[in-house]
Amino acid sequence: MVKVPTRDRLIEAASNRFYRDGFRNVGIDQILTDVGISKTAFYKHFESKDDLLLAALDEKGDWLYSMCQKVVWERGGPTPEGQLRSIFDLVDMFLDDEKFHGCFFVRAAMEFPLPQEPVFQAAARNKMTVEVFITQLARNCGVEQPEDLSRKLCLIIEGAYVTRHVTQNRDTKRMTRELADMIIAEALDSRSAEPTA
Amino acid sequence: MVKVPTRDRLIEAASNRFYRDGFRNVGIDQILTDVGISKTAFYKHFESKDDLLLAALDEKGDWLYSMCQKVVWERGGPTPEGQLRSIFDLVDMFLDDEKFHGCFFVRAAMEFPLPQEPVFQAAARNKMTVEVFITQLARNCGVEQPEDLSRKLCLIIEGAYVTRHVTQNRDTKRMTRELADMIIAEALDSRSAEPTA
DNA sequence: ACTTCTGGTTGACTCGTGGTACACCTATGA
DNA sequence: TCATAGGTGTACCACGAGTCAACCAGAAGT
Repeated sequence: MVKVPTRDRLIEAASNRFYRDGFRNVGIDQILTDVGISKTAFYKHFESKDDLLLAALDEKGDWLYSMCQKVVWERGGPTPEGQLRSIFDLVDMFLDDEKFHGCFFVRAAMEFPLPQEPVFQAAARNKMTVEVFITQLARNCGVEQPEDLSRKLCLIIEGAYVTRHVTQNRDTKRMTRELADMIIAEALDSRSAEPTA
Repeated sequence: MVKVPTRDRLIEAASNRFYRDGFRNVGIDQILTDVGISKTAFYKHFESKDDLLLAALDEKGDWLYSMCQKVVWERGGPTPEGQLRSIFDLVDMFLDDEKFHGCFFVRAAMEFPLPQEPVFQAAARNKMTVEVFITQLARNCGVEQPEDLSRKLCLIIEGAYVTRHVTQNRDTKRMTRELADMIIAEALDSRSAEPTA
């Protein structure tokens, strides 16, 4: 029973509420009562509510990155293809979650839609980290254009998250998997077809 | 020089500002000065700011639907395949627009993320209208599962919008077209391969 | 000519929320 | 012993949504 720092508890509570209800729909007071501290105390940990969101985004970014590594390690198997495909085990898991409400980063970017906003940039940065990770997996497969494959897979993933969120359609999971398989298969095919064009 | 009703001018101004800056980042006063009326006058046209957003969403929904019909008519050509593909001419156009900031409906749904919210439902409804339209185009192509094809294409389109918005990547357009072509080709292939399985 | 409806005006007001200022308390560790 | 980190409470400000009361001008109906 180690005592977890107040700052971390604030990030945790904020993460949950912001993700479920949306940043602008959550009052600071709600988070304060969740954690059980006063407003003055809060402002000794964070400069502003925006600052708290920034911290929550980066924290979720780190978590997501470690989840990606974990799933590749635990379910990717020995082949690069299997490792690339295993990312979609993680996507499946998200899409299946009852409490799924879309991608946290995209949600944040939508509430701060101007590219010069720090929140927008934090969201984009964290998305990019995942894209780079997937690019490396694609490269390991020896495909011709790993960046292109990675970006297409990320596009599918974004589309899946949005679709699942706004249509509430459970079938999104199957469609996403089919699309991913198709794209990966095509990339692997053109690899063997044109060796170092 | 017909005088356009104040209500319509409010919807127009709100549409622009809400889309560019986000609903919560726009004060009613900004819209009022855009249009040049007072606050009291505004509340004789709309019950609330939310109500104004609802009207703006439905207006954009009608506009989008008519744009879909127009592009199919003007650029779809004689074949059902060409008509289905022509939808992506419209998508290209959006992705090329300097002032593109993602899908208005998705943006709205992200700011009101709970499914019971009227704004969320309006966004979902307008998305669904497009999906149904594309399903009909797919059906005309004689593919086995037109709903499945339509949903996959919509998923790609959502993904493209989000990707273009958060990564600012101009290459999204090409990738989207490639993905769409691949999916459509696959659906058409399996049609000729298994005639009424 | 008089009334009524539509769409508009001004100004003062409430209420919720982000954020600040000030004074004070308590435990810990150099 | 003294500073610092983390905490309390209360009062306060600014801003944005939304309300209310009173008033006004033009078009239309009879």
